[in-house]
Amino acid sequence: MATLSDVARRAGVSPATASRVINGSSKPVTDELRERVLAAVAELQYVPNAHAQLLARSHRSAVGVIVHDVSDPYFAEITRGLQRVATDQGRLLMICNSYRDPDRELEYVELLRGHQVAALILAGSGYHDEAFTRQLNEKLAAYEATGGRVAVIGRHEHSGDAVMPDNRAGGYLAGRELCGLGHRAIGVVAGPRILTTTTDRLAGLRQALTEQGRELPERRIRYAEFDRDGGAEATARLLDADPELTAIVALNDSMAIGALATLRARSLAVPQQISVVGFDDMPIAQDVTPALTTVRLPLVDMGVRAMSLVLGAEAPAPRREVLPAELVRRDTAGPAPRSTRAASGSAPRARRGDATS
Amino acid sequence: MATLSDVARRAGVSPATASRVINGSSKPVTDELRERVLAAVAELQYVPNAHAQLLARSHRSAVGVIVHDVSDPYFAEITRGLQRVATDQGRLLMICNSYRDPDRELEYVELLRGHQVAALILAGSGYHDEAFTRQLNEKLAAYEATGGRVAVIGRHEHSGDAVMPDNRAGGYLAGRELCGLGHRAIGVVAGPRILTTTTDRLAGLRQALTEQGRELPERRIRYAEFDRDGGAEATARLLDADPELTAIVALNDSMAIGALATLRARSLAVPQQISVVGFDDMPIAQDVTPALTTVRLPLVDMGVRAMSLVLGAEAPAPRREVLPAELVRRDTAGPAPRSTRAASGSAPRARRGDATS
DNA sequence: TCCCTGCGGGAAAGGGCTTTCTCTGCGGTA
DNA sequence: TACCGCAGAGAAAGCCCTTTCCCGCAGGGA
Repeated sequence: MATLSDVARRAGVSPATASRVINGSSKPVTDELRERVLAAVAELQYVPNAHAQLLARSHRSAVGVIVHDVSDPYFAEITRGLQRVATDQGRLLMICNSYRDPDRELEYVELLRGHQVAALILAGSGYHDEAFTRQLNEKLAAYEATGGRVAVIGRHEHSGDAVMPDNRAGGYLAGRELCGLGHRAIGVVAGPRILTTTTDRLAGLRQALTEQGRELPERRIRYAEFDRDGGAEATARLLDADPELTAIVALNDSMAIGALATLRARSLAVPQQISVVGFDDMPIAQDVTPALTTVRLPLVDMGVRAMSLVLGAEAPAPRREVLPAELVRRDTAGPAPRSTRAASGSAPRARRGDATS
Repeated sequence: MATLSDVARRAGVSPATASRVINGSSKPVTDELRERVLAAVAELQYVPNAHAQLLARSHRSAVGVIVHDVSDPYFAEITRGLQRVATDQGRLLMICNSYRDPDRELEYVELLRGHQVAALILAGSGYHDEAFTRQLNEKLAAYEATGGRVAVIGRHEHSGDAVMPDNRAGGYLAGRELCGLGHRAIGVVAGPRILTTTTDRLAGLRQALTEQGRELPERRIRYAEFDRDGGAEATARLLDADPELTAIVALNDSMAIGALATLRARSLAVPQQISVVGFDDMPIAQDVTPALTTVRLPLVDMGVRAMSLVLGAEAPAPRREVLPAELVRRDTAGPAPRSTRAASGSAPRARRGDATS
């Protein structure tokens, strides 16, 4: 690899001059030398060593982002928002997938700190795990102590600025909608119970049901992975245990899609026999059939807000922005059926016993 | 930020010793000193400056990846494959989204070169654009000349190793299937015509039709963005121009989902009145209703292969692996209807197609 | 004519780390 | 007792760049 001094030598100038030309320094350089340098750069196909540059200018410019998985639509949308602001401000993003592994999160905080990022954004759900939360907080605090900025999206338990989707209100909206439609036997297809996102959404849902004189017993909740297959599987378990269910709330849209798959496999008509409500309003929600009724979160906006906080002026105290959830009525939630399916037995002719993956 | 010499000073040792302890060097250090260093590291919350490290060890370890968009399922799957191998070998991945912007691709090649990546992988479609192709090839060649390894996925026009999905064969499979089902008026919802992926798939499709004595006139092809909305819009244009169509081939699954949306909006029953075939077999393909008949590409495997090539032994000449396409029959392709829709008007809503997976 | 100013350029000091080379002191051999 | 070898620690030379500081020189004012 050609280095700066190679370029300088070839152009017959000092490295200092070469550097100035290449970086468009404010210091003036005569056109003659400038051209010689540029020619040398082209001939040698010179590309500056980014590490050396980053080391030399102590300028911290990149921003680190830790998400569960960028290719999950939920995070893809948030990331889009983050990117938009970062690009506007000429910042590079370093995005890391933790795949919901707390240890990996911790590691990535170190890694990104080591890469001298100017700010750190953690997006996703928090964990009900005190030891971990404390550890993470310590690391974040250490980072902030050295001038780093931190923002979290959807995790309340940390220092730094926070952008929070109103998960609880969203759960409430889903519950109220189903109650309004006359549903009494409502099952929940939930994500891992260790995630605060799961419990927050659940809490809102429970509150809505309670207010309507209904309840949400644990036996009507099934916890599984926060993805399509988890949703399919949890729905199957739910249905097996309680065939009387007239509605299912899935705690995210991926799970809702899995739920729909299971219901289809069991030939249960949605929403005639059973209603489904999702959560997040991922782009695909409008393209499944029937189109998914769900709770929308302003995902892109959450990213925009978080990045703006972290790149904007520093505040004396951590800020906290709560972004509202909104119910999107489509076709998977309808009035509760008159009679239960109890008579008709378990799904006549379920072509396949279970949801496949 | 604490530095290595801070740690060394605090532990009362030289920076050399501190470095050896921290990096687990093979050089022996007495337990006494080792513990002092470790304690200092913990107290100071020391994290090595990654840039300084990368600069000091000339060891190039990270691998650069340029894709169109990681959050697009097509690339998400490929990336999964790349990651798997990279992680196994302890390599860090730097992933960049070009959003199908050739200039950005060029920039990212420079950027990644500047970051001293050990190898570069470009995934996605090539462009029918000679000037750009030449430029990119020059950059890649320059990079290879300095010892960098290069692999491309799904782009034939470049030097370096190549992993190619058999797009042409895939197009052929789709065409043959529809011909076999008796379709004669087949429309194509295509991606941008500047992409080689589009033209390759189209070529295979055309070949299949030609072999069956049918043809594929330009007026039955609509080019649009390679995404859901592009598919929806192209389908609408196609239908407006030629209401006799009994089948549509969408050149990727996202477009196919858009096509299904348009057909649903127009109350055309799939597959009774009109068949649809997609391409790629993205995970969501089995969850739309009716489940999408499509051409499967071994996406994860493509990633695995490419990363293995690039991290494996160097070959005297560029290697080239072609991975086969495979038809996945689900519920959106059926026999061509007897009569045209001209008479029958809007379809009696077929609610659900059938089996998933 | 002399001095000051300002411009264009180079020398050199970091930036934080790794690693080779060197040095010290100890145990063991002749 | 003299010498050798080696283990364990430190000194210092990079790695490649940026940027401050300094210098020489030409032009302008006194």
